[in-house]
Amino acid sequence: MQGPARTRFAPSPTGWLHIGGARAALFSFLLARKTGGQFLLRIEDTDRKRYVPGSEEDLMEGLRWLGIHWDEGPDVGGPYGPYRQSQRAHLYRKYAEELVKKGHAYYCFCTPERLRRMRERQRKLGLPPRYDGHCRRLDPEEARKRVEAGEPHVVRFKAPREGTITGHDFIRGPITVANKDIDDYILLKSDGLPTYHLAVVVDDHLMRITHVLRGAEWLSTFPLHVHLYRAFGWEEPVWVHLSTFLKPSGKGKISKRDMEEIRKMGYAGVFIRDLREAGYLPEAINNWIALMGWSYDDRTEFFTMQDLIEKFSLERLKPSPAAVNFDKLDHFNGLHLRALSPEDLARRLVPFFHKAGYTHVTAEDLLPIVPLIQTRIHTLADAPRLAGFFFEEDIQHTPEAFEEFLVRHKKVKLDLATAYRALQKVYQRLQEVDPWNAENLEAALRALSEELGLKPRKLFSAVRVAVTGRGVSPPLFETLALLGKARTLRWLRQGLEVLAGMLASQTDASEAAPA
RNA sequence: GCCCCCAUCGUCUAAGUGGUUAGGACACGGGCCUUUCAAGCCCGCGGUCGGGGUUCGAGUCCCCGUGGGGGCACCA
Repeated sequence: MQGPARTRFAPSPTGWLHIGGARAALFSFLLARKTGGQFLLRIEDTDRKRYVPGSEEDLMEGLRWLGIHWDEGPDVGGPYGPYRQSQRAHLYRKYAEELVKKGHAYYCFCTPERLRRMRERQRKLGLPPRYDGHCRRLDPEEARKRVEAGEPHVVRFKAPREGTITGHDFIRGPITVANKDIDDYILLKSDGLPTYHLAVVVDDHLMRITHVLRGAEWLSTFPLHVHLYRAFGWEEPVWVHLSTFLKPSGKGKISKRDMEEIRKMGYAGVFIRDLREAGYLPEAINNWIALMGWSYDDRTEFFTMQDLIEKFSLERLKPSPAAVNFDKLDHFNGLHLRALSPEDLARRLVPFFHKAGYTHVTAEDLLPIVPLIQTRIHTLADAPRLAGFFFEEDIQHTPEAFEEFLVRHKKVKLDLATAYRALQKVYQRLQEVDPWNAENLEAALRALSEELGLKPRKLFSAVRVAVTGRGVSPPLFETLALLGKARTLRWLRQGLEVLAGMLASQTDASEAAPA
């Protein structure tokens, strides 16, 4: 369809990797892979004030975990490095000066204080905040001398005052802006480092980027970037501005303040590290974010990374903003969880059991349990809650469990005395089961249910609560089989004791009442 | 205040260049299956923001409203 694309993800190390960045990286990666091109990672760290220690590692770790691998980057190098802008500082001044020489930029000596006052005045007058062109009028020769004399300065873009500029966004088509609405943006700061506008243009050109995929928040300065390409006389990349992510309500972009609210709704959040810790699979996250702002057809929704590489295309990108739907992430997580092989799932579960306190559990230990829980967990983190008791020697039986799941349960409604009698029979019968496996256990208990005239649901519920101490568990017979005969009988005995205690106090109470 | 972008069920979306009863998914409601909980299957609910045009015909093209989003830093 097209030649190899060179794409990049160019985050600034000012925070953790979130779903917005991950999607931009994913789409860039997919395009490169699909076309047989390269995907690269470039760190845009020209603002030392906002640098967040650890964020660069988080960005890389998150991408790697998602399976978004770069061919060139700060860690692996490449033919167009370095890939960290702070290490390319020397380059940008040269290009800024080239623009000054060509008459597309100029030196500005205005102090931050003067600029602040200027903006304040403009705001009071209801004017748009814009550089007033004070230094634009300076004689170039004189300005150069002041710079050479060491006077603090910045380099500003000399935006045309007349006419319009039209940039072409791949998704939206032509975007036209009046030049008078474009500010004389600073390109090179007084510390000698470039602003985003200069750095991104210079680096994308030097690194031979063919397609720029970035967030729609860049749409407003997009015409400036087009101007810069033209001023340099460089060929523009294909511009693709990805739709923004809105918070679940659809009202506004997700900000840090909204994170608390999202967590309160029971969701893990928008940072990749948090989603990972909450037990979401990278497959599910990729699938989920890929479908925000992009679609394949009118029905296909399940995609592996391989599928995405084959099927992704820029043509099917959408310009409209998308509200994130965390329920749908849960859905995709379930889908991908169930698509995993038991071995794979067991392996991925290990760290979650360790974190839950089952520190010696191995993938081999988990393997027989996996089939019992694979359709029952939404996230990896759900598993220890559901199946942790397989690794306990003893458990806690509570009267409340019997009350809630036997006595009060709408579909069970089993009184304690009946349950007690039945469970004593169960105990006897289980002793005879040999070999101890799910089939034999089921046969024995079904036969008993028949003999006792107790509906399977009632008897099995009683067994479930009495053995496991809980009303919800993996399938009963498989669970007992895995627990083993000794543990099953021991726990059942403990359950019977609790039940006996409940019956005793019930009798006391009924005797006390009439007196 | 100024500039730019966007607009199909509550949410994510499909309906290549205007042409059947606007399709799918999540969520929600109901049912089936069933030893609990899930998973799975079936059914249902629900939408083209409003108004003007163009056209035999508009979700699709144009204009105006309205709504939403983004931006207006020596931040990215």
